[in-house]
Amino acid sequence: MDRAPIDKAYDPAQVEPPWVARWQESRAFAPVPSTNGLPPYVVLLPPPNVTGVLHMGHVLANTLQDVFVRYARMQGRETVWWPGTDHAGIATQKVVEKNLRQEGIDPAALGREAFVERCWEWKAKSHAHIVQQMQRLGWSLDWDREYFTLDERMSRAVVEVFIRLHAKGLIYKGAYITNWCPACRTAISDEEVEHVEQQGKIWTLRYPFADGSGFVRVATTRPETILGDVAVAIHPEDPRASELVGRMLRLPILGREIPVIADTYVDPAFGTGMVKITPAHDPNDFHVGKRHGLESPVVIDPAGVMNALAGPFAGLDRFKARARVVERLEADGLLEKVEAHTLAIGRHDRCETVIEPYLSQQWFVRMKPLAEPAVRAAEDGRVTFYPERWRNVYLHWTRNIQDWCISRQLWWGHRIPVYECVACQHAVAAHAAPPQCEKCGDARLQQDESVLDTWFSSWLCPFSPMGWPEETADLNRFHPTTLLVTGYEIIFFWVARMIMASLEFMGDVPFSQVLLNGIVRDAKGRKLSKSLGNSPDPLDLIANCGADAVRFSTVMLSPPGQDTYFDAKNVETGQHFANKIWNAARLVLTSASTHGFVAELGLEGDAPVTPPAAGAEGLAALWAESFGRPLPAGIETDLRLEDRWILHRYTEAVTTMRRNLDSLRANDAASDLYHFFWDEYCAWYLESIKPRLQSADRATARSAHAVAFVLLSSATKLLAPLMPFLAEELWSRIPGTAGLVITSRFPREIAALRDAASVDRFALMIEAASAIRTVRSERNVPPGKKAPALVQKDTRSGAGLSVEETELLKLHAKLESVEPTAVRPDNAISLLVRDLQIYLPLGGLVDLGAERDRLQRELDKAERDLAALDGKLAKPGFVDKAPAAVVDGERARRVDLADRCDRLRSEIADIAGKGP
RNA sequence: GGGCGAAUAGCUCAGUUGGACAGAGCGCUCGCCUCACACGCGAGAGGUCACAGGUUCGACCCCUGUUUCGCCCACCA
Repeated sequence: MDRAPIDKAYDPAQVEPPWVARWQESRAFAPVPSTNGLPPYVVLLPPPNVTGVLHMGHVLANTLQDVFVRYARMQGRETVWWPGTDHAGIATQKVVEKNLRQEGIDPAALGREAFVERCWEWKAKSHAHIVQQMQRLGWSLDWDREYFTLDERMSRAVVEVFIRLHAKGLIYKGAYITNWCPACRTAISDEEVEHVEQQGKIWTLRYPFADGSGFVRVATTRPETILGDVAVAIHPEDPRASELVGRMLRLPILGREIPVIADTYVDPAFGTGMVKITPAHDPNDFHVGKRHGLESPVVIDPAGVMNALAGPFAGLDRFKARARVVERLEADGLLEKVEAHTLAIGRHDRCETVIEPYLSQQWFVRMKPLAEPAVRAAEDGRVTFYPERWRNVYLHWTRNIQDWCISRQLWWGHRIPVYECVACQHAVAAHAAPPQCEKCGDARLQQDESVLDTWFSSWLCPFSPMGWPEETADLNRFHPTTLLVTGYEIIFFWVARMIMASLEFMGDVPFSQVLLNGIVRDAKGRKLSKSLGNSPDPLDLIANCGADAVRFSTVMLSPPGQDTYFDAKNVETGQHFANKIWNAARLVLTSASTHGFVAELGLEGDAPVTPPAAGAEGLAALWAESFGRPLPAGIETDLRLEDRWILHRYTEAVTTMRRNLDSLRANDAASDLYHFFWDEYCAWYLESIKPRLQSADRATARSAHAVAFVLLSSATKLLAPLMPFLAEELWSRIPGTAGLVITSRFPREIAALRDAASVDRFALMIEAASAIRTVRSERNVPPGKKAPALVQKDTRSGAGLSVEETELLKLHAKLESVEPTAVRPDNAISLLVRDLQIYLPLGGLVDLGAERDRLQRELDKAERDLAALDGKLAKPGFVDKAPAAVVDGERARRVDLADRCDRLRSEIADIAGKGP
């Protein structure tokens, strides 16, 4: 058959892009009901934020998913990998605001409707880019099922969930202290606050008694909140308490009178043992204030600016106000001291603005009742975590869960589906605005202005895209899903909440396995971020090295659950590997077609004949598995040592690769393939058969081509989950294959290919050839020069080298000839490789004195080892207590070692006899 | 203040159940454009497995403690 000549260097830029379209056209990523009884394999893509481009963290997590998904698909399971994108409330809103300001437009002046319109425009643009990236990376997502967390379908589910939880009393509204971001001007949840330790100050202040009889001392890290103080608290068991509690103080600056109260919240040992209470601006003080029925004056406005209640400081930014308050206190003689103090400042994780604890009306979800079933699901193993330690992190959080603040003062998001009557304030949660108030009949109803936390839509992802609350076919078939792969940083935000939501609304867990991958950091260990400029655009990397290289490298270099240090240089690993595979294929394919073996092996014609013949063993079974046609007769009897060896190594590689993929260790699976293909198939096998490929002996050439060919095809299938583009390209070029490799069957272990004896003999050839190469290199024998070698029959077993072995040794060690010998020749270097005594008569290159010294050093070492081993074997504890297999192994080793010593001694004696 | 993780070659990391000699990639040194591949081939140097104890016939691996780094959680003003 005519095929385009194969380029010498693999060029992913040429090869990869067309496959994206071809896979789409053939609908290769759509689920196909399985015929083998295996359950569906469903993975939910963690929907990337629609705010920007994908970064290396996505590349890692999502490529891992793609590997498992493709592996499942290749096992004939009905497989769906469900794509979607997230509207990312705050993040998107901020980007759009920024863009508007750059255009000179004030977002606030634009108005809600127009602003949201701009968000949708941005979303459309960004979404297109992200989808392009995902497709370019070869991710096998089922695009027909794509959703967006703000689309109609999701919205129905969100509102339904809100209504149901509200009806159950699990959603409530109230005036509480929340984490407020003055820059974003919205409440956020506890999880969105990052605590960063930093050096600050602590001020000790004097609060005079109202009657002028002295003062008490309080310590604070936030002097500006003094303006909102309503009391000073002391621990009830503090000795000073009986005297102080109930007395009135005069609040500095403002002059209001405030009481001293007793509360166990105060730690008598810290600071002055007395705490100023500012209920509206401190979460603890808020609770103290509630307990004591105190007022909660708000003195800071939503933008972080002091308001009218702050008296002389009104209009000042909170930090400026702090400095001015301190100045004023000092002037009034009320500042006792200032000390350095380390404190954990809460910052908004999106913008790093210091969080202001702030009293406002917000909506909350009561989490305890939802969390309890979620705790049990992890405890009893219905959900398992990999690596396991993340289970503890999950459990700790779910067991100590706090209510979830779900309302956000933003425009971009799901509007809270609550309608309040303007006349009587009666509020209802509903899918749409009711025509009139159900209580007073007034027609003026107003929808709550806030939107819901983005996670309030994404926690439904395991079922809302499937059509819930309707009972759709997808929902029945694909929920619960199989595996979730995501970063450990969103265990609380997302993983835990999905488990809660699925248990509450579906009555089942959302997935049974959670694989947590680490964070991708740069070479210096910093998180990748746009602001640091250390986040390479995956598309740039792909342009340079190819998507497969990026995929393979990130997977191979990322152990599960551990952070990865990413360096663009790492991508070379995959790039070089791809090139290696390409060239190995070039060798095999070119040779086969040049020498006419494509036809001779029955690989012409595109249609495979039949399913593999039942009962076929070894190579025949492998052949049938790959090509769906019978192995030509006679080949199996023509197999040589290297064939039997590589077939054994191959089936071992399949076994370990499958085991690693089954246990979600994609990095190890990638490594397995890398080493099998590079170090064994290329370095030893292909090198071994090169003479046979062009041999005039048709039979030996045919068997070499057959084995090289079938392993190339099988390795291509092993490669398919990791490097789908290259695999597909090769598959299309390998005669005898049919269809797409990505929908072919992943190879299975073939026990009949195991051949321990051949493995042992071939390993000996590797050792011998390596030893000879080392000597050649040490003695500077020119690489091209062929030298003779003499091999003494093994004195113990009496075995010499077979013809096959002799050929292999000649080839790999660049030997002119390998002849048996009984005696030590003159001027030869001797090598003792296991039982083989090899002499290299290198003539003038041999310095007998040096040779004797070298052998003596080897002997010394062998004797040392022997003595150590004897010591070990002589210990009664070892022989008695160690497993028999270990003891036997050590005894066998002792025999070998003793034999080696004998041989070395006799070599040294020989040289001494012949020496100068 | 609690919890978790890491510490192995110059760098980044493997080492799954304790069983001889400690593994990879990159980097480095030497030699090679050998007719698949210089994105390559062959060879080599390089490690007190953080430290100190312990358990064991035997420890990179298990236990205890210490040190250093990182992360998470937590209402000490």
